[in-house]
Amino acid sequence: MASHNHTLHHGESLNEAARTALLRAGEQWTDMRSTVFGVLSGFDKPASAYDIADAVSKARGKRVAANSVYRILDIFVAANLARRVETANAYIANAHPDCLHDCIFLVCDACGQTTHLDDDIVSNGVRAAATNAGFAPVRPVIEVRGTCSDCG
Amino acid sequence: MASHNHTLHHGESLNEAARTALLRAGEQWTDMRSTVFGVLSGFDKPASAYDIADAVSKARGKRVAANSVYRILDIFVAANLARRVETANAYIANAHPDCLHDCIFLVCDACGQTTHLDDDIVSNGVRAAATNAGFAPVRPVIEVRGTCSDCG
DNA sequence: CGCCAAATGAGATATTGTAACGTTATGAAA
DNA sequence: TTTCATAACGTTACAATATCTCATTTGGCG
Repeated sequence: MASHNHTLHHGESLNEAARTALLRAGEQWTDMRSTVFGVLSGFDKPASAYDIADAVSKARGKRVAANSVYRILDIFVAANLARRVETANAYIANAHPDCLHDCIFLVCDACGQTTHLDDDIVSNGVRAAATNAGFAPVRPVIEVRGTCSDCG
Repeated sequence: MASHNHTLHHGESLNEAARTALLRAGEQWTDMRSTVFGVLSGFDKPASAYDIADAVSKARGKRVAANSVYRILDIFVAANLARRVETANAYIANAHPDCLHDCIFLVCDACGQTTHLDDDIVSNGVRAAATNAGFAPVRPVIEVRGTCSDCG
């Protein structure tokens, strides 16, 4: 369980990593999906499905409905290419789609900036607490609302 | 930090405890609020604001808009009489409004039953992880989606 | 090519959440 | 008790988020 490498991708490298991960999940890597992923990873904070739809529409020069975006986001989340930030009704690209964690999001109430923590000690503690209560955990959601260092 | 008593209220006792807690928070305990709290604590799983509005409407024999319910729920949450379950867009009554915890919700994907855990070790771990990252935690949200023992 | 399945387009609709503003109830002071 | 200021609530409209259905297009494959 100890250490392992997080390969942090960015730009072209990230797009390529996402493509590979999605194909490995048995899904197709289409133009539409590539655009959605590119747009998503371009945001500097979690983006709503509608924000993404707007940006994708611009990028393609043609109206893309929220509908289509939701479908693709669902696939991305299932394949670990993206995460949903529950307390923000928004999505964020995953910079290392290759390793699976129960992650922790720190969401700034002031500026919206969201940072992603991986802390297996903490997340395992959450899972253990659930298990101890006779509950079978599938998807822990751990988010912290508060103030980031820039806004503090 | 060690042990302390959770006084678990129910029925009339719970309503009275809620009233006391709300008054202590400097808010009024009106008929409307009493009805909302009664209805909310009558649900056996988290209820959406619209579910609550419907139930309150029936209870009062007059249409009550979601709007009004949201206002009251906000006050309840602020005063710790109720909690919002983020992953369910729903609310649940707090059976011991007198003690403040970062709590953990276990939400069953099959039946919706939600159980409430208090585990200060775990929640403090989440807060500590945030603090270590230079983030000032205000409201940790810890929820676990999965399967409860009845549905397992 | 022709077929099937997956992906996307399009529009409607459901659900959740706020805003704005008028009316009513409450409680404190005169 | 009357008056007044304020908080609570009612009402309507609307914004934001999410899902459903069905038509059309695309991509893989024999």
